[in-house]
Amino acid sequence: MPKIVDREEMQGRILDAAMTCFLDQGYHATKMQDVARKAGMAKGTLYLYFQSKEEMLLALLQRYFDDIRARIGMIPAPRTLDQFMMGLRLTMPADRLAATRLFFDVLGPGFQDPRAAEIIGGFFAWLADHYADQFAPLIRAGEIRSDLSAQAAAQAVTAMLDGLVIHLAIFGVEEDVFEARRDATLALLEAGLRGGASIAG
Amino acid sequence: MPKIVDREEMQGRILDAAMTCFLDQGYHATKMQDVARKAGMAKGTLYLYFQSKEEMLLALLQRYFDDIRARIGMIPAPRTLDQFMMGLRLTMPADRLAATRLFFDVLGPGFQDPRAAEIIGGFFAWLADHYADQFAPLIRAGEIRSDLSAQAAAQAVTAMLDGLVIHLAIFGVEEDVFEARRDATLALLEAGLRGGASIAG
DNA sequence: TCCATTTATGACCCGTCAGTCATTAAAGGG
DNA sequence: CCCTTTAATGACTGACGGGTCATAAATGGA
Repeated sequence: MPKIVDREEMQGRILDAAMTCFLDQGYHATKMQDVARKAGMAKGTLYLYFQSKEEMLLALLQRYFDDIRARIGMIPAPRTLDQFMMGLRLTMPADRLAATRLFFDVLGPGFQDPRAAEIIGGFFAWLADHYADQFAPLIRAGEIRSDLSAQAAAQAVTAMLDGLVIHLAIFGVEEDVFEARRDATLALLEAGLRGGASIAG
Repeated sequence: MPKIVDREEMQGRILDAAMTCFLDQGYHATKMQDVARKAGMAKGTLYLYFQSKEEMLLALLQRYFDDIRARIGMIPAPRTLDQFMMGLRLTMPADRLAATRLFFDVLGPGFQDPRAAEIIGGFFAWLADHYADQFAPLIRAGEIRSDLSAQAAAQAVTAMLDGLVIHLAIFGVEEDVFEARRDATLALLEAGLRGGASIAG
């Protein structure tokens, strides 16, 4: 008898608007009023779908990382170091810059919700494990230096590359600069992973 | 005849207190009241020495980076890649973690004072140039792969290592974990810089 | 000691913004 | 068309914190 709306769709629309605002101005600087305007509704309406600004952020983070995880999971396992490096490049698209600026707004000292840290930290732990799984066969195949521990190398690669993105995001570089720096770094990294392998092999 | 105080010394004391608070809670979460209490004075007194919270932060950043720059400048120019890597390690002490957390609180989207960005960005530009100056002779000496551009490699190293610190800072790792990850990353990096050079040379 | 001058204080002011709630609008069954 | 139930609205509230300023304290020379 009464008015019925699709809750999930509304939540999705709100999260879309919130993502736009957060990417643009950061989490702290975004007012609930901004999100409401972007979503084309009144501020009070937001609170029908999310208990608070913080809950909204957590839902956003969850959705964002679930999405990336799914996309990375679809990249086929690399058989060569070259293929691995190509996969890395795919997981570092230039539009990651803006999203990254959001995360350190959220993970900075001024905002420590352990649930946010868990979502983001959990993703990177998963990513390091994912890379370690790919390294092991590459080491056996002689594509990667055999003196490396798959686990340690994967952690280093994960931290370094995420860090690269953060560093460049902080200074607001343009996307073409980002791509140039990313590729230079990946080249250096590739040489470090390969080591004497290509010569010895 | 009247009461006289040493302005510079007072400013220094206030900056010390502010640094402690900012490192501990971040810039945004720190109240001027907190800084005042830590410095052992009333809130109003702070405003006799700094026009605003933001001016205080800028003075803090300037002092901090001038200090690091001076310390890095004192490290003698490396004659071998090993020496260079040792120098890198010195410029990444574990206590950099806390300071780094502060910078992304400050450089996050919620706070964009171009002067802050200039101080921090200027430091990293200087650092990349500094490393490039050290790379050039190392490349000529065959310590580093000759197919690398000193400039590009220095930029990659700077971004990657700063990024590593940020990444680890974000997730609040302990200092011993930090040192282990840092050393694993430096080893990978060293292999990438050396490349086939040690074999070819 | 007294006074002029600088320094210190903290209650107060005021703008901001997350979150609330009384009121209004929309939906759809009877 | 009416009425009940759910959804939407936006003016309002209350907490918070940066910055101010009237007042008080300290200093040191006369």
